Amino acid sequence: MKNKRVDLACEQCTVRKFSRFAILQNDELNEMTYNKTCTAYKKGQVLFHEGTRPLGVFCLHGGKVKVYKTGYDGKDQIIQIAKNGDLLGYRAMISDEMYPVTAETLEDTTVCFIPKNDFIQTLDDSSELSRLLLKEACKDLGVMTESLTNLAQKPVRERLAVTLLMLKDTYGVDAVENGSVEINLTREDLANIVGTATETLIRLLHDYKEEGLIESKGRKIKVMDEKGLVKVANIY
Amino acid sequence: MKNKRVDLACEQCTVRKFSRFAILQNDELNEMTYNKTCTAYKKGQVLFHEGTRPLGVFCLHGGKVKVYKTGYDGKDQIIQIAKNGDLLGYRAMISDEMYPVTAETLEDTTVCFIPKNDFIQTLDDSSELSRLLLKEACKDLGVMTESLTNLAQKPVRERLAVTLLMLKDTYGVDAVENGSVEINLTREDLANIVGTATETLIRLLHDYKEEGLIESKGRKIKVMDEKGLVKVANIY
DNA sequence: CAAAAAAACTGATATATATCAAAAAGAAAA
DNA sequence: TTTTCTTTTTGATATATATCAGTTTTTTTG
Repeated sequence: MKNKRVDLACEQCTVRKFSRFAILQNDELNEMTYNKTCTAYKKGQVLFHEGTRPLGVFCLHGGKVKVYKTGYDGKDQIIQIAKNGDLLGYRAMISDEMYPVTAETLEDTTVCFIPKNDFIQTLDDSSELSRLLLKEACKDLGVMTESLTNLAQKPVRERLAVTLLMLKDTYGVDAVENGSVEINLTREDLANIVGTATETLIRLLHDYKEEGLIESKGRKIKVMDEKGLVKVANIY
Repeated sequence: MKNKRVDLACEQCTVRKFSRFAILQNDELNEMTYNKTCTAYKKGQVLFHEGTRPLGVFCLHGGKVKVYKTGYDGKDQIIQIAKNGDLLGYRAMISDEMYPVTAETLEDTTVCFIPKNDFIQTLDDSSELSRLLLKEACKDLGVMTESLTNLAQKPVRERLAVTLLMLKDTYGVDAVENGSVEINLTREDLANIVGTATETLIRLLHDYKEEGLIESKGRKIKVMDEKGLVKVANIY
């Protein structure tokens, strides 16, 4: 499969203001992106593979990407759903390790690639960028702490509610109707976020439906009773 | 309960070379630690509480500290066992949030406290320190990714093996006999690392014993058959 | 469009693990 | 030392969830 090259100028990039590069000066940005390449990925393609060495960072321009780790029995655990403006693949680069996760597009996605050296150079030059990344990493560590605790303590039924609320919060904005979560997530993907078996997830969605908490048609899930879901999630 | 003040000079601190402050110049170190206070904590005391605002960072000088998050049903999930030379409580400070976790001593521990402003000042001045912390945060995110996946996918029996191997690797060094893990962890604590019920953990330890994988007396657990444990852990 | 493949769903069954309850052992305190 | 409290252990039971197997539906592809 050959991917189309695309021409995207950072200067007039529409997602830049949402991205971590919003804080960069124009000259810093130009320097960093001098060698960048932008590529149109089709759905289901892999940006980088778990266990491989980072060669650069990926900046998403439209489309969604699932970031997951594969367990020893071949089951995937989804760690993050990355979206518009998100930067991927820089952490392993900074910590100088192999990628601990795989990144795969959930839909057709345009992705800019910045080679390692250019990114590192900019990071070295811009204490603002490195400070921002440090801050974000610390924040994410807090978030992961919570995920870990939920996973260890909450039953699946509660975790699914947490997940749906999170998805609605994070991705509900660009959904057609308000309150609906429409990402190209298969039931299996959803199960791999929650950390459960696909069949269990399907049954629980069915239950939620019967209880009037959600409605669903195909992959579109609409939250009908947010308060009820919060109650099921057993948070606060 | 009143804690004793202790006088510890960073310049001749024996754990400094293991700590993140090893990279600081002497003048930077002096500046940062000018207002530091060192305190002798007794076992079971809390350094900081989940949900409170960070006021400074804690540097451990001997002793072990458990870092945990409390779930909504009151059960704790232990995220980390901090030891000699470890720095605690800086992440929430950097991300400008409340503490997502509680830190509590597992044994009598001497702890140096550096007020927020001094630490932040040093961080701003030392790009080396901030780079180091960024690198560590990125590394820890990778580690947490793995923990999360294990928690979601591995059965308790495997997770316990993983935990024992990890404890042996990380804390086995300062144990009296080789290969033995001796930290002041109650069975409940151990269960709260693995993410299971105390009774289940006790039964599994019993099984391991019968299988000749470990020996235990009181809180001292000795790994007898590391290869066997690795097999049970189902890694690699 | 038809054919093939993937995903979604339903049902039956097994089991790992949690929960509850109570006894025994050990540690701390008076 | 005796008492009290905490921790550890054992047993019985319940149940949430995984697993397996098969069908239906949807999506993809040639």
